[in-house]
Amino acid sequence: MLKYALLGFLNYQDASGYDLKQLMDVSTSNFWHAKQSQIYTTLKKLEKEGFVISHIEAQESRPNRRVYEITESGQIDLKKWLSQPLMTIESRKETLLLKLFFSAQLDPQVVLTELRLQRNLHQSQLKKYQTTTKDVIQQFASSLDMQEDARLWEATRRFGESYEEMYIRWLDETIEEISDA
Amino acid sequence: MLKYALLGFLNYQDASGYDLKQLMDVSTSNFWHAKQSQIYTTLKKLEKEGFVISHIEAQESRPNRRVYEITESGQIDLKKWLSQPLMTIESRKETLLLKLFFSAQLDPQVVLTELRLQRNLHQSQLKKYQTTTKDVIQQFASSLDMQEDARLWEATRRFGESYEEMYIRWLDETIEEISDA
DNA sequence: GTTTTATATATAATCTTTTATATATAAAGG
DNA sequence: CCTTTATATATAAAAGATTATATATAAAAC
Repeated sequence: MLKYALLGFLNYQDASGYDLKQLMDVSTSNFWHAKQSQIYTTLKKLEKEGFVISHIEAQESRPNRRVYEITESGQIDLKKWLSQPLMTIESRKETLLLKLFFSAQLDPQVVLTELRLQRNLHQSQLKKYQTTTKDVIQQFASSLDMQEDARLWEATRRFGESYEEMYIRWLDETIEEISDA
Repeated sequence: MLKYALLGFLNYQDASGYDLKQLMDVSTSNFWHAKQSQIYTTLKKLEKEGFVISHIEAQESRPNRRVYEITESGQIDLKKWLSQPLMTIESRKETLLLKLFFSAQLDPQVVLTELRLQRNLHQSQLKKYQTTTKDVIQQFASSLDMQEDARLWEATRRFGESYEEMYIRWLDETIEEISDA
C-alpha cells in the first residue's frame, strides 16, 4: 500500500525519497507512515516495474538527489486503485488495549499510571492536529493553490482530531472505572 | 507482540493453536488479530524459547491436539511486559484515509460511493460490539467466574464501540462536506 | 571548537505478517 | 448422496516493515 502513498504524492509533483519522507511526516503520518529505508526500497521496486522513472539531480554543497517522476502507467494504476472501493473495514492493532485486556492480575496502580501517561501523549497529539497539522494543510493549499484538494486533506486531519478526542474520553472513563474498583 | 497475546491467553488456561485462534477471533480481534499460520509458528518459537511447553492430546474421531501451557518463565515475561508502560502512542494505518487524501481529482460520486459503503460496514461492526461481543464477554465472565477481569474486557469492548461511533460520525460529516462541494 | 541538526542515498539483516498449500475426519445441511 | 462446515496442525513462499549500518557535507547551535 506504501506504493500508492508514494504514487499519490508523485502525482502532485516530482520528489526524491528524502522529500517523500518529509512530506509523509507532515501530512499523512496520522494515518500512513513509513521508514526511510522502506521508502527507498519501494521506489526502486516501483521504477523496476515502470510506475516511476528517476534521474540524478546534482547539487552544489549538498549530496546528489535522485528525483522520481510518476509515469503514465503509474498514474493509471493509482487512479484504478483510488476508484476501486474497499470492501472491508480495517482492524487496528492497539498494544495498549492488548495490555489492558490481560492486566486483571496486575496492581491497579500500575495500570492507572500507564493510562494517565497515555492520556498525556494523546493530549499532545490532539493539540498537534489542531495546530501544526492544520497550519501545514493551509500552507500547502495556498502555496500550491489547491483549495479543493485541501478539503479532503482537512477531512483526514479531522479524523485524527476526532480519534484523539474519542481516545481521551475513553481513557478518562476507563481511569475512573478502574479507580472506583 | 503476538507473543504476549498468546501468553496472555495461556495465562488463563491451556489451549491449542486452534483454540487460541478461536479465542482471539471472539475477544481481542477488535484490537488484536493474527492469522492461523502465524499463531502456529509463533507457538513453536515460544516453545523453543521456553515460554511455553506443549503435549499431544489424543482425541477420538478428531485430529490430535497439541495443547500449550505457559511456563514460569513465560509468566514472568508476560508480567514484566504488562508492567512496563508504553512510552509512545501508536499510529494507525488507515487505507480509507490514504485513498481519500489523494482523491481530489476523482469524480466525487466515486468517493461518495466508497464512503457510504464504509458507513454500512462500520455500522455493522458497531452493532456487533453492542451485541455479540458484549454477550461473549458476559458469558466468559460468568463461566469462568471472573467478574473483575470482565471489567477490563468491557473497557476494551467500549473502545471498539466508541471508535465505530466516532468513525460513523466522521463519515457522515465527510459525506455531507463532499456532497455540498 | 565541537557537537548537533539537516541534507541525501543505499543496503543488509531481521522480524512480522499474509497467502497458499497440504492433509485428515466427522457432522450437518441440502 | 454430495457438499459444506467444523475440527485440527503444519510448512513454504512471498510480501511488508523495522533496525542497523555506512557514507558525506554544511550549517547552526552551544
